[in-house]
Amino acid sequence: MDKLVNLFKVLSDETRIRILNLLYHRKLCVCQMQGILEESQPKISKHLSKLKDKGFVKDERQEQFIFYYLDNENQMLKGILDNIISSIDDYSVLKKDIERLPIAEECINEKIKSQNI
Amino acid sequence: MDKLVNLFKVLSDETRIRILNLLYHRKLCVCQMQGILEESQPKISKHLSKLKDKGFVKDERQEQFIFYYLDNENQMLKGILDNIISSIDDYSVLKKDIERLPIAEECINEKIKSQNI
DNA sequence: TACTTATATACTCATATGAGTATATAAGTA
DNA sequence: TACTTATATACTCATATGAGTATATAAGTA
Repeated sequence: MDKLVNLFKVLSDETRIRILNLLYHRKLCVCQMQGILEESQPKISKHLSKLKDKGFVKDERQEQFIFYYLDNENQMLKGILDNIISSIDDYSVLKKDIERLPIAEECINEKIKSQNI
Repeated sequence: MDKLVNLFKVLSDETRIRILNLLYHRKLCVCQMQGILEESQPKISKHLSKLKDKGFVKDERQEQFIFYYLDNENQMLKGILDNIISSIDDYSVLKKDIERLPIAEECINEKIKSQNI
C-alpha cells in the first residue's frame, strides 16, 4: 500500500513525469535531460535522485556521463506510462519533449568536442 | 498536464485511495464510509471534498444522507482503479475494506432505527 | 418556526515538498 | 598527483498538505 502511495507521490510532479516520459523512450544522461527539458542541473538531479530512491529508475556510468533508465519492474508504473504515451496528444508538454529527444546527441557531442580542442 | 498531475496528487493519500476503492464498488454516504474505514467524519468529509473539487466524485442527497459516487469520465483514473482492484490481494487494507462493505447497511439502518424510537 | 442530525468548514499545528544557490564529490585525463 | 567536469547534495526559504478540534450549515421533522 505504501508502495502504491509512493508511486503516485512520485508522479505528482510535472518535472518527474517529463523525465519518466523521456526515459520511457530511451536511456539518457543528466546533461541530455537538461538540454531537452531546459531545466537546471540540480533540479533534474534531485528529481532523478528521488526516482532512483523509490526504485523507479536505475543509473549506470558510461565514461564521464551517468545514464538513467527506467526500471521496468513496476507493473503499475508501466501501465500508467503506456496510458499517458498512448494519449500523448493530450499532453502538449510531453509531446514537445519527445520531439526534442534528438537534441540528446548534440548535448553530448558538444561536450566531447570541446574536450578535444 | 495539470489535470494529470492533479490526478496523481489525489491518489497520493492512503485515505483517498481507500475511499475511491469503496466508491468503485458502490455509492456510499459519509457515515457509511466512516463505519467501514473507521476514520473520523471530518477526515472523510475533507477528503471527499477534495475528490469532488477535482472532479473525481459527485454527490447526491437522498433524504438525510449525502451519497457519493465515482465520476467515471476520467479514463486514466478508471484504468488505475481497474489495475488496483485486479491486484487487490496485493493491498490488504483495500481488501479488508471491501470485505467490510456489507457493514454499510447497518450504518444507515441504526441511524434510521434510532430516529423511530 | 424550533430542533435534530448529517455533513462541511474554519482554524491551528506539524510535517512534507519543491526550487534556487552554493558547494561537494567522484571519475576521468594530463 | 593535480585538474577538469558531470553530477550529487546541503542549506534555506516559501508553499502545500494532512490531521485534529470545534463549530457552522443545511435539510428534514415536529
